Amino acid sequence: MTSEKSLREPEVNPSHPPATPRTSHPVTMRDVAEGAGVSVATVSLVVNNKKDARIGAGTRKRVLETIRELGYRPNALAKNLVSGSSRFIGLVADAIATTPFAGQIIHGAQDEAWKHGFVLLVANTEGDEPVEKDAISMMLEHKVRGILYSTWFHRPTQIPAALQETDFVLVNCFSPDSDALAVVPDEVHGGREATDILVRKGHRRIAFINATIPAPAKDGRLQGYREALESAGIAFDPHLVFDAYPDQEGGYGAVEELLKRDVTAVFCYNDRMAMGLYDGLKQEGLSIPDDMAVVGFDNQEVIAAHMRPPLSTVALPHYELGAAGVRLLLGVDEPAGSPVLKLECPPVERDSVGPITLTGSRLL
Amino acid sequence: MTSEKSLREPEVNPSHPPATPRTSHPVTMRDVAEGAGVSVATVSLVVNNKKDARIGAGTRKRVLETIRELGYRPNALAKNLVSGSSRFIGLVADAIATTPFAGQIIHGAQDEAWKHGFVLLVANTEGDEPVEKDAISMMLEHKVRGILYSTWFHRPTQIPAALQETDFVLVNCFSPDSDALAVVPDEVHGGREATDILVRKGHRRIAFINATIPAPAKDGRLQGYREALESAGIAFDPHLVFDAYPDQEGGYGAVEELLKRDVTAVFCYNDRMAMGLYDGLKQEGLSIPDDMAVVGFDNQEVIAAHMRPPLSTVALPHYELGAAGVRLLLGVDEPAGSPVLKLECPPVERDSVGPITLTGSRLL
DNA sequence: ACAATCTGCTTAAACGCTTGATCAAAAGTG
DNA sequence: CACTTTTGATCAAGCGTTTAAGCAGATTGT
Repeated sequence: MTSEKSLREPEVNPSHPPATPRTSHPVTMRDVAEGAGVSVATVSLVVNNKKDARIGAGTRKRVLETIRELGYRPNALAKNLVSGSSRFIGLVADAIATTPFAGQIIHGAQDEAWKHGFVLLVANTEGDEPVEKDAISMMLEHKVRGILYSTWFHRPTQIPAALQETDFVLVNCFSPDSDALAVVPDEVHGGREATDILVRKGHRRIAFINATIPAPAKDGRLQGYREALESAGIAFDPHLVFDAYPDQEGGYGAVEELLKRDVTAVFCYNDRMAMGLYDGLKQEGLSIPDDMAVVGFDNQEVIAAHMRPPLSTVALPHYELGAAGVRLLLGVDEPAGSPVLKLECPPVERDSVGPITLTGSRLL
Repeated sequence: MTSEKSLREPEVNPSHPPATPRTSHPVTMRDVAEGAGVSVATVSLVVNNKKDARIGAGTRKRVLETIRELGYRPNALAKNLVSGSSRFIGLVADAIATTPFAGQIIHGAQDEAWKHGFVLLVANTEGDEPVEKDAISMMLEHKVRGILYSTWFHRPTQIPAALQETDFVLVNCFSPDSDALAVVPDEVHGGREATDILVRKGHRRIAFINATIPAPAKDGRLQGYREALESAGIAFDPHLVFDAYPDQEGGYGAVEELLKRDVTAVFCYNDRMAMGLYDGLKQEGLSIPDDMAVVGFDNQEVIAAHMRPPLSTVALPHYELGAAGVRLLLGVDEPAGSPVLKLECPPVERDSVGPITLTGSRLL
């Protein structure tokens, strides 16, 4: 750019007229080296701040200055080539758009990856097998450090063959017949927390509307519900547990059954169900939480906190799932005991169970 | 580091293909060349299926076979280094987790990028300036083909300086004082569509609950509302337009005002508002759509289709936003006229406006 | 004072791949 | 049969870095 520079160096490469509108000439390390009157090795040492490199203060300053002047950026591609492996972590998701959940996983993974100097390569497969295969291939070709294989709801899964070619961690899913590293929500714990919210409010007849579709969540939350009841000295009554499709319609449809049960509180399999339940209860002229306390599951953003009254629920640790997945992958966290790491589902108490009591002491 | 793997296999003899190709990491082109008894150049030509390369049928087959046997995968890093630019497209998002919307943008961008042989490099900044700067730097260092800079709600934005170093497209946002390429939803069109749904049902007194916060959507949807009324020969009545905070509470709180207006239909700024409005209306003992027809905006997944009754709304074209962004970036779509491409917001009619009439003809 | 050490920097060999330039042999020409 | 062309494959020069090894000159130690 400076007159001196243009005299010393033609700078224009006639063989490659820029086809793209506004792309500038690639400034390489060699350009910096020439500009600063040193070798590329020196520039490299300065750029990477090599600890055991012996660089004179003057030279270092001169190099740094030249870098700034020329607007040099290291070429990560070249860097990776030399080092043999990149700073990429692949994230294969089966549903990015279908649900807000995936976003949270991405977010957590991204933050954690970033923290360790890694970058996320994201592929959305929408459950399509060939797409998934291509996605994994592409990641392997880019020599990713490893792959996070995530599903949008907690479930068992098959491990795609190609995954085995690199390090990987299952996120929000697990492989029943393999000792693959995995990180999933602790459904049992979540079910207990949800139930405990109601127990703490003094409820004794607590219904559980479970999902109709089989899933770890279905079994886990039920078990958590039972454990919580047992801890509270409440006898488990199978008649207080029934199934519905886990969405608003399911929750709405469950109202009739629910009202036959003579209960004072319900724990819904998820927030969407609770949403439908609200509608049903209100239509019956019942008040939440006075006539019926309600607890959901998922802490679904945009919904739970803004229902009327705001819904008590249990949060799925999606962000943490992503972050823990990365930590597991990088070996920052060592899997203790089981290869399947279970993350807690923190309870979120809101008005749907009555005025929040800060005493919070276990009743009875 | 892969301590486990490097310990398990010292691998000192690179000249012979290992018995287990899966466990050994570095299968390079050279290995294939040696295995097939040809030069790396030949392998390269076969792998890339170079059109004008003259390769004997026998050799080609032999190479392909060796590739399969050895489980060779091309090293994209090296490939990119040679070609000078990578097959990456960067996507910088200001909110991945906060909203389901971002997921749709990612999905669209990813699908379209994939279609052209590109891969998405995703960075979530959560609106943090330094993070954003780092993210863009990282992408530039990886020599991305270009960057999609996206925001989770449609708004004007400043263009980060570093963006100018490469090709970029603004997605769901625009720069008022620059001619940067951008793709955004057509809010006016959306407002018109939303209002038209109600007009078509024969409503004449249609309220519009706008947002309190300034945004292109606020102005655009209002204008669309007015245009639709005008087309239908309905006089615009400023008293039928009022503001509320664009969430459930806002919608709920607007009911009182709304009922003073003697209207038969409402167009809500967004679905969340409509959700609150539902609660308020039901509480007043009013029926939707009989006493009041309701239309929302956003077609927010998980909500709109499952409200009671299902909410008529207008969809924000997030998926298309992402896809169009990529097309614009790659020059597949040429910007016609304005550098800001506006995408249509398709109406989604559901029961909240009364039984769906397939006649659909403009009333009067 | 002479070797040993330290300093500051350079050389050069990779890393895995692409590609224009070559080249030997086979196949067409006339 | 002496050529030109075609075919099938190799050579070798990079792409932008990193890094072990090397090498002068200055600074020690004894």
